[in-house]
Amino acid sequence: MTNKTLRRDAELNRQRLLEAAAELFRTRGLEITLDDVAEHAGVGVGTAYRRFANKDELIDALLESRIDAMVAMAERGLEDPDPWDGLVGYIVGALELQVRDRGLKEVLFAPGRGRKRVAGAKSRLAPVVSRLAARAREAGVVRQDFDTSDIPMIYLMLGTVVDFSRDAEPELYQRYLAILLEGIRAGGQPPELPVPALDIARFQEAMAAYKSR
Amino acid sequence: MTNKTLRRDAELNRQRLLEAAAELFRTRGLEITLDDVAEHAGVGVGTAYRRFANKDELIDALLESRIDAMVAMAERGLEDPDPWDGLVGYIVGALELQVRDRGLKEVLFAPGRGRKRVAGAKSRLAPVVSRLAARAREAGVVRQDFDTSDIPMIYLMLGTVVDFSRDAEPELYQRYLAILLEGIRAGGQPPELPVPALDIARFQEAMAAYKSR
DNA sequence: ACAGAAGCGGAGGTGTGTTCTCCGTATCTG
DNA sequence: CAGATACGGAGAACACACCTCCGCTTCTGT
Repeated sequence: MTNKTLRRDAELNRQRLLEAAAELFRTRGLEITLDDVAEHAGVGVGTAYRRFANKDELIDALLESRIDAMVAMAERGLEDPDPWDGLVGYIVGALELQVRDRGLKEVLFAPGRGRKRVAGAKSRLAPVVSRLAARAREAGVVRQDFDTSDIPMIYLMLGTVVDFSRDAEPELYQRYLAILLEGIRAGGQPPELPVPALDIARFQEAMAAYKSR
Repeated sequence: MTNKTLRRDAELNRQRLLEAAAELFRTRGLEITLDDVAEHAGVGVGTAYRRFANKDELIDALLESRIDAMVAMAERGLEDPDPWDGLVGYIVGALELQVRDRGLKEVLFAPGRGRKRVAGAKSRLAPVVSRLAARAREAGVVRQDFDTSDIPMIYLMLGTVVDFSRDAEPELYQRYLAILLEGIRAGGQPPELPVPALDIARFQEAMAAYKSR
């Protein structure tokens, strides 16, 4: 254990770094550099590297709790008496977390990123989501061939929509979520779509912004 | 016009370069370098740069016809007496082209890439697809709020699935296409999904391969 | 079959971007 | 106040992509 308690100023800088990293992960995703974090925190790069050997340590320290927030949402979904509402509530809630936090979205699909804590949180998430999916299937509210892994695939698809339309219309993903949910549901009539499609001009705009990262 | 006819060996090398570029675009997408193309063609880099000032010239020379193949598919869809079959036929057909050709998939969503010929082909594609969508909507076979721009968005989402599952299960995208089509259709009962979902092991495998490009 | 034109190869220069170290200087702590 | 601790940030080390240059080879027409 390297816990000799830091000097007061050093501890302050450590907090500044953590806050800066949290904000940058949220807004710019995991592709930031430790140099970026240092600048954003208002400290020198040396200080950043002295405290955190690399980005994965930061990811591990900051993203475990974000994944656990997803676990909590899934558990709340399990408590919903209606299996459909429970499933959809989780999907929508977790999606919102991911929309507000690019880093969260990215760790979920980046097996290498993070360390033990992130890995632990992920392994806590999987079984709960699985139960949520199984319960919905057994209740007959989703198609019988619906599978647990369809849930991350939905995130994968909508994550792309979010990235694509971030500037043009950040809510656009809700339109495609509704379409996907409709495709997953057992029977029933399609409800109205919650967001209008992009018109040509805004589609172009989104496309231009998309590929320039 | 710089058309003084090349020396025989130079013309041969030009063909080799074009073939190499076509294959690399197909298998690795647009992110290849002219150096890669030269190596794959078995010529020196100098030769590659002498013939093609940059990648966009190659893209322009090679991808126009691929986009026109999509235009042809859309036109064939328009000729189908059933507006739903016509629309779906196009979506499936064009998707298959994109699955077999990463470069094609990528130009469609990369406004900067290519030059006049690619831009021209794209502007030929848009109105035909638009008519296909409008016809389906007017016939009442898709939801009334279905929009032309939903089609590229479907490609965007499924393109991600294709990239994700390229090694684990290249056909997986068909599963999610079926779900999306079901979400877009007016009324009706869901047909069986064409491809089973990924099990945990293969999902992990796909994820590992995904982020390492 | 030869001379001049055309073309070739690929080592290496330039530019950009990330990661990380080093050490002279500043700041804390007891 | 002395010693320990920490700071800043220039720049080294590396990794790529892009592109040029020029000594040598190969074609072409007469």
